[in-house]
Amino acid sequence: MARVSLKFLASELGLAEGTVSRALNDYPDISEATRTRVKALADQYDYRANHSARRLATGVAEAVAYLMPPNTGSISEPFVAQLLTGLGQSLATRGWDLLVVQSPSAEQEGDAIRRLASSGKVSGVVLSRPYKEDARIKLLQEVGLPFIVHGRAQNYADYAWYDVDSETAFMDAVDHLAMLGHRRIGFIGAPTYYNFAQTRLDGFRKGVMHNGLPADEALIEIGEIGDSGGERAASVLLSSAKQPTAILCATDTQAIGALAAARARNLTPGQDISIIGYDGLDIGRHTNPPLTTMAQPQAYSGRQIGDMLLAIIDGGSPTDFQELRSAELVRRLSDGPLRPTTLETNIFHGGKK
Amino acid sequence: MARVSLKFLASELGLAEGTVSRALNDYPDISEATRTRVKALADQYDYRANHSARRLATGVAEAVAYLMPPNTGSISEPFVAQLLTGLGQSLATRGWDLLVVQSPSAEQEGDAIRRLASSGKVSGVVLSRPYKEDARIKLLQEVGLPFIVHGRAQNYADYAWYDVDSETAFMDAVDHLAMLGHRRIGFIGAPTYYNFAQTRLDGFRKGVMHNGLPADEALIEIGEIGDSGGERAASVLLSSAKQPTAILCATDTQAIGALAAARARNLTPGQDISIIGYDGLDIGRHTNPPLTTMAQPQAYSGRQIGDMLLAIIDGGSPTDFQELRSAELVRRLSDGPLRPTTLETNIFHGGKK
DNA sequence: CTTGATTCCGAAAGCGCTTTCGGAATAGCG
DNA sequence: CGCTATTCCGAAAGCGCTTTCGGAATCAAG
Repeated sequence: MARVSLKFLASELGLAEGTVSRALNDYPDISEATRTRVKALADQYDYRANHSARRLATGVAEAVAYLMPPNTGSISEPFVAQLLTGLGQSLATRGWDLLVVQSPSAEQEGDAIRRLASSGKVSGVVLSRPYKEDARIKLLQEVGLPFIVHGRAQNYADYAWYDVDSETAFMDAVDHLAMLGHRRIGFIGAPTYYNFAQTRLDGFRKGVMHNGLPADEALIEIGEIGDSGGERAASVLLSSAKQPTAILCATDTQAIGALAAARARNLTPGQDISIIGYDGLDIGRHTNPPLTTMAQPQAYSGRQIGDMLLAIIDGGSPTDFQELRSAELVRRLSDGPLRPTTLETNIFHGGKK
Repeated sequence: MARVSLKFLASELGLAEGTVSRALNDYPDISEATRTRVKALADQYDYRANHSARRLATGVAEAVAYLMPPNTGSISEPFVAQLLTGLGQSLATRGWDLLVVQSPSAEQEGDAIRRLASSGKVSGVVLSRPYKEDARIKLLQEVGLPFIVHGRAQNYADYAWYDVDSETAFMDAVDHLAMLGHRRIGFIGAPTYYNFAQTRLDGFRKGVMHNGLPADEALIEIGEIGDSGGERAASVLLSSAKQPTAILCATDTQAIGALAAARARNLTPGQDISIIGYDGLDIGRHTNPPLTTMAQPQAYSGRQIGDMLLAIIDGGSPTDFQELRSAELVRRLSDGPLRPTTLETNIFHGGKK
């Protein structure tokens, strides 16, 4: 692992360091002849500029940080790997690095951001899963570090973001269920300090109103993200007297928990009760029954977010980079038309036997 | 975002740059008085040493890379986020950075490693999910970059690794099934260029032999990692004339696919057929039925791997850092005793009606 | 053959930090 | 009070690269 330096190449070639550097970086004041000569030797020695030196000299970090959502340890985030892969691909087009940074706790995220900014380690940041009121966004704006948000906060006018329109998706899902005859539609949400959770709840409510359905707060239950949270929330909804005939879940993992809760009550999802998730997780194909879900274009996002961030770092105006994608309903087998008998049974006996 | 420099602090304090630097880094030749004075001002200005400059001067990268397994984009890797979180925690104890690097294809991983080594970007690497014969390991040894492998290759004598003893786990699982009366035990494996796949298959075979069960290659089916691969493999096993009464799967996601395949054939897992997975995924609690699985101590691994790598970077001998954890069987409801009737039915009709 | 414009490269400064070295100031000792 | 041993800090070199600037060599034109 002989770490080759510019100086070495220069002496080997009988050139000055500066000349070699400019040759390697395609400066126009270097003759074609020496340029190729230099590059050949660099290749041969597998030369790679020391990044720290280069960064120090140029002042550009050539790296971007992904702020890992706090408290990720316990939950296995299905999307993180995919997002990182996409980001990495985007950055690779320039040879930039991808840093993963996290803070020990949500409270200390501000410090982590401040540290990032003042150390000059990165030229940009991607922030995931914002809160409704997100201090991190304000902070990033203050310190002047280019950034893009994966998702949106409540106020999303003056920064760059990439999001999926889950509000519309949930409205559509309510439409869909209403069309199937459902009138008592339940909603399992996530903690509403997450803005995505609020958005989906809003979409649900609008859908309910739009379809002229009874807006009953008892049909709304908030649970933790994840299958256990979904199961608990579904249990609450299903054991209430005014049991819903369909349930919309804020995430697929919650929906999987809800499926389990339904089966535990001898309700067959797709027949006795409709359950729809959101995310489009592959694993939903093999749940029992296969999960109807609103699928978002995941594969695409990381790459796109990276490209957008790079454009901003290059001087683009953040507000020019706000992209809203839409989700689409993927019907599998966990939803179905309202069955009158089910409804009646539910009403009179609080659940199917 | 006034980026404060050493020079600025020095002039502000009426000291030399070098003195300020040594004060900040707790050199013993600085009086307590000026040390506190310096640190106070540094605090006040939220001073953070420019990382590139520091790295250049010291020659240590203060960063570690995680080599993202190739082809991760399509699959949602449930473990990556958790591993990264643990790694990050470990690195945070020193203020080091975590880089995520990937190569466009498996073939180009060598280049990626070489680039890492010659650019001096990182002082160490963690490699995941090794192949049986893993050229990356040899390469890392050649270039002299400290590293640790999450998992083991076939030959695992001369480098550092952290692994879970899945061979024993699968032997135990066969024992368990044999004790329940099963004799025709199937195995759904992953592609055996992954060493973990080979290991689990080996464990299965040893278990079969150890229990004096018929070693029938037709009971072994290799599928892709993931639920769809598991479903396909299970379909093959279940439609063969010599249908197994129990199936061991190399991963939980495969097992989830296998559960679906069984249900599709009107076999009730846990009763008509036993299905056991490996990984201990949370979501297995809410499959139908809840999945019996061999759980590995996930939460612990990232942190531990990071600590081990740091110790090696500090000069520890890689072979002193080889840690084998064990998995434990978590019984849920997808396994059960052999039911003679089922067996007969299977034999005569190739499946329960 | 002289002159002015080009082409190409060397020299040197500087990015912000660390670290060695030497020396001034102070302390300890006889 | 003089001398050596300590304590503490300043000065300067250097990490490996980029980039500006100026000058030597080459060219074309007069």
